[in-house]
Amino acid sequence: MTLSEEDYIKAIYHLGKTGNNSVATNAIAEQMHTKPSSVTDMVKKLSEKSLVHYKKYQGVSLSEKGKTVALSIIRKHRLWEVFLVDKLNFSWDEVHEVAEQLEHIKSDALIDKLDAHLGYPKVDPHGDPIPNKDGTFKKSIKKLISELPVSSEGVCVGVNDSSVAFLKFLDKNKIALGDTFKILDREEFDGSVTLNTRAGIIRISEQIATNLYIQIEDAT
Amino acid sequence: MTLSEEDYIKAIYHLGKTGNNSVATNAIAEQMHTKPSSVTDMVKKLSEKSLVHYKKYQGVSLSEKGKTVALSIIRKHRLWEVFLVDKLNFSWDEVHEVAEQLEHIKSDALIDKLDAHLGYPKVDPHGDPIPNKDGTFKKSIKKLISELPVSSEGVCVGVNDSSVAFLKFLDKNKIALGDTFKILDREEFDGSVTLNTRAGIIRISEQIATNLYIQIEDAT
DNA sequence: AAATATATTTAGACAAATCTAAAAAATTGT
DNA sequence: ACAATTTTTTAGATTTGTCTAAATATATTT
Repeated sequence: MTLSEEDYIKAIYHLGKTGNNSVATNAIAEQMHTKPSSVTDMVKKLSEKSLVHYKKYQGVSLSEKGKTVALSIIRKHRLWEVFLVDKLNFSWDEVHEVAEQLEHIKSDALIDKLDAHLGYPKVDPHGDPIPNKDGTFKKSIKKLISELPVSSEGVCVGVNDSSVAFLKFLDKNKIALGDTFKILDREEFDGSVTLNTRAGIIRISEQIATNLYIQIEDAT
Repeated sequence: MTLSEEDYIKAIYHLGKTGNNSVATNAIAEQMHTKPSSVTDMVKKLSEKSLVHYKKYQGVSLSEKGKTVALSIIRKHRLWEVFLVDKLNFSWDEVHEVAEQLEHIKSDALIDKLDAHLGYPKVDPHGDPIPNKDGTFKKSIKKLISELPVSSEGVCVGVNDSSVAFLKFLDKNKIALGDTFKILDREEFDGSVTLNTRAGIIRISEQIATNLYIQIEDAT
């Protein structure tokens, strides 16, 4: 597999919501910052290799083989992210670009040993689940605060909006990755939420609640 | 810099004995497993980028800029080798191939943090020195046993011949990477050497002595 | 020093991955 | 339903890194 092929497989996986839905040519082009015509070319190639199902004008979806490849790349990406944060002290928002490169390193032994070295983590620093070697994994055990019922509890693992303004807001309100939150109350009227945080009890607007992910205990 | 360019720079560095000598087209082709004509093409490209000095039919040598690039790649390669051996428990003879891939990862922050994580090592698992960030390093603090005078002492850090037969010989004689040796005596007659090893006092033939590297105390 | 051998370069071709511009199919609006 | 719009594909060109075959320069032999 070439680097480029791997990137396309990964894009199709993510756009197709964990690899199940069919994906449009234009959507892939946008995600990959290329032109639709380039996507058509590559998709034909992937189809010949039986990595995707493809019929002209009908969109693309991953084959079982393609899904396996995608999960293996995602596994590598997320394990490397854990390494970068846990071992090298990168912060959660700095690791993506480097992990994009590291995920293409080819060595099964390397990934096995890295996994062991990290203590077989189940989630990456953003709260996204790490697929097992065999491609199985728990789906989406991270949720937006706005999606969760009152009395839910979990660790803050990520943001939707990574603008400077938003990150400053978090800083000011002493909200940081790794903090444990409990949802104490939600106002019907405006969707604002009361949280128990490290810094005490705070209230956040619905807009904030739709931008903060927490990883909840279990979602088997 | 592309991956391929980096590989050529590295090859020219190694063939030119730490980047100082001029290197023949054919030598590069052999090292890189390509054809001489491909080398000519690439060398022209590197010359346009001022990474090498090149005149037709006169061989290639690295420019200062090229040497800097080469040292940066070698630094990355050797730091990753230390990581693989010290942290992931690879053995010294398994790491080269993976390090060949990892050395191309582009991120200064990554290498700085990796260096710190490893405790700023000075040599890789084969006893080869790790260049500093600024490109300075101690040259060749590893030597063949056959090159060293009687009473030299050091840690065994590598082999020249990695054939199965040789490795089995080492195993049988309880010689392993990391062992400390002292050269007790050398026979003028046949060049054989008497060593004090972990397992006691042993004698090795000149042939063995020309295939075993030890890292000596200091060679500033 | 001429003949032979070797090393290097040039010329032209190819595969991979991309692009632009134009054509064709699918979708949408009225 | 059919015209307009959007999406997708095709056709042909470009760049990078490689190759083969032929030409040219350098080195070696006698």
